Amino acid sequence: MRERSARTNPLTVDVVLATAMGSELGVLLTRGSGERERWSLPWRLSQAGEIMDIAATKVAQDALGEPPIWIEQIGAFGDGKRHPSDAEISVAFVGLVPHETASPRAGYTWFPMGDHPPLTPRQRAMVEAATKTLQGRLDQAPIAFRLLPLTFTLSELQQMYELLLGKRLHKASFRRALQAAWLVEPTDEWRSEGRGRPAQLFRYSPKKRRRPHRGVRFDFLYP
Amino acid sequence: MRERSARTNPLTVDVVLATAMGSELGVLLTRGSGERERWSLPWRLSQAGEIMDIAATKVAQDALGEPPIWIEQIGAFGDGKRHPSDAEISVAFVGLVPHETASPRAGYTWFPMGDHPPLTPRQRAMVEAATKTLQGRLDQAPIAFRLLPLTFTLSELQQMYELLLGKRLHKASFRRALQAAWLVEPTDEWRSEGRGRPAQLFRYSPKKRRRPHRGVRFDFLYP
DNA sequence: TGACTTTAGTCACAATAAGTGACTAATTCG
DNA sequence: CGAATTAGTCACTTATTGTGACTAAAGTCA
Repeated sequence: MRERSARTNPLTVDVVLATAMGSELGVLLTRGSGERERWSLPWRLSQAGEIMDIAATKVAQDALGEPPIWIEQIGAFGDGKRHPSDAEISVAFVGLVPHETASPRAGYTWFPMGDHPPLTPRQRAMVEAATKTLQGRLDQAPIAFRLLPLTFTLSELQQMYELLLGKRLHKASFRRALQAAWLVEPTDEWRSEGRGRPAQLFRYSPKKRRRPHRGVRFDFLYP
Repeated sequence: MRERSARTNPLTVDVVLATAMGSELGVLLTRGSGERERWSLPWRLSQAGEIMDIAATKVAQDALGEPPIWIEQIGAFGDGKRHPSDAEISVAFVGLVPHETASPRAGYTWFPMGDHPPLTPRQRAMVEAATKTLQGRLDQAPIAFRLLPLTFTLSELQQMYELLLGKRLHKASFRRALQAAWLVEPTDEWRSEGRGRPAQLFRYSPKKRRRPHRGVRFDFLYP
């Protein structure tokens, strides 16, 4: 992150980095180096000719030491809302980081996504949009899998879905749907988590495509 | 659209205007005023402090005389791909226009979305992304309804869905799902379209929300 | 006019998919 | 050992979707 210089480049790339923090999502914020008492999303000025996805990955890498395991553009935000830079427009990305990997560098801290320090209006809009993007993509991309370590128990996977969807799921239904989708494969490892029966570990390993040749759905939400 | 002046403002707002052209979607292109033999999406340079949605609406209005009935941002496109301007970044929107309204001003022409004259790589990417956005939002927003006139027959609505989805639908299933969603209301008009039995006209008039309290779906598509 | 064609609109049944409670299994705790 | 706890599965019920066939209201044409 450099000094404000909106005159030469009125464009920033901002990244909403998300991880699973226990029972809720976390977002990574930074107070910057010598800046005043104000948290912000990690960002950088866009450089001429630079590919935006790569810029976003670099922003994440500066914050965490390694690139996020999944990243996607959310959109362009402008509309007069303020930003830590004076950039006219900021292009926002969401990045996912498994909790293991998620050790931030100095100056960066994880906050609960639903309860973080105040941000500028523009960046607040980005965090909200990121949450929506994640929820919306949940059944189109392996969001939940990317937030988990390489191997995980089915209960952990279900909890991740519950966290992202914000509602409880029935165990048997969840597993039945998961089986039908051919997305996980058992390892030969088991994990004993204190009390109950040990759980088998699985890994994300999509096998065959199941074509959802369903009809139409009218699931909106207007207008 | 003004002359190229990427130095002062390296950002454009581009709009993919879509309409239903008989049995396929149409996209609006322009050859500009004094420009060389090259078609392009309608666009304009972003002005400081201007709200992007409004800029996009203006672009559409310049092209059609009235604003699109629905508009949504697709995202920011850059990545070194060329653009009619020399802008570093372009923010793209999709706009929907019912076929009735769709009389373009001089210099603008509708082309089939699947078979249009060559565009710059960046704008080609926008058209592709617009198609995906429309398909993806089809069950979350009244895309099909917005492409139809205010009143329409259920067969027309089904054909619009078939067009957007790229597959045939079963009449009984389609109507059953539509009824369950409480989205249309019959008018007292009927339309006789030549041969068969006249069809009743309906209008889009969403009544009550049905909450899809479904479980999870694993509909991806990787990775 | 009346048989045939064409499109609209609906029904009933079959096939799938999803919701749910109860059951068995493998551990720890005391 | 027995209760508590978590994993994993089954079987049954209920909801949703797929599908062909049916009735209705036009036009066409001999």
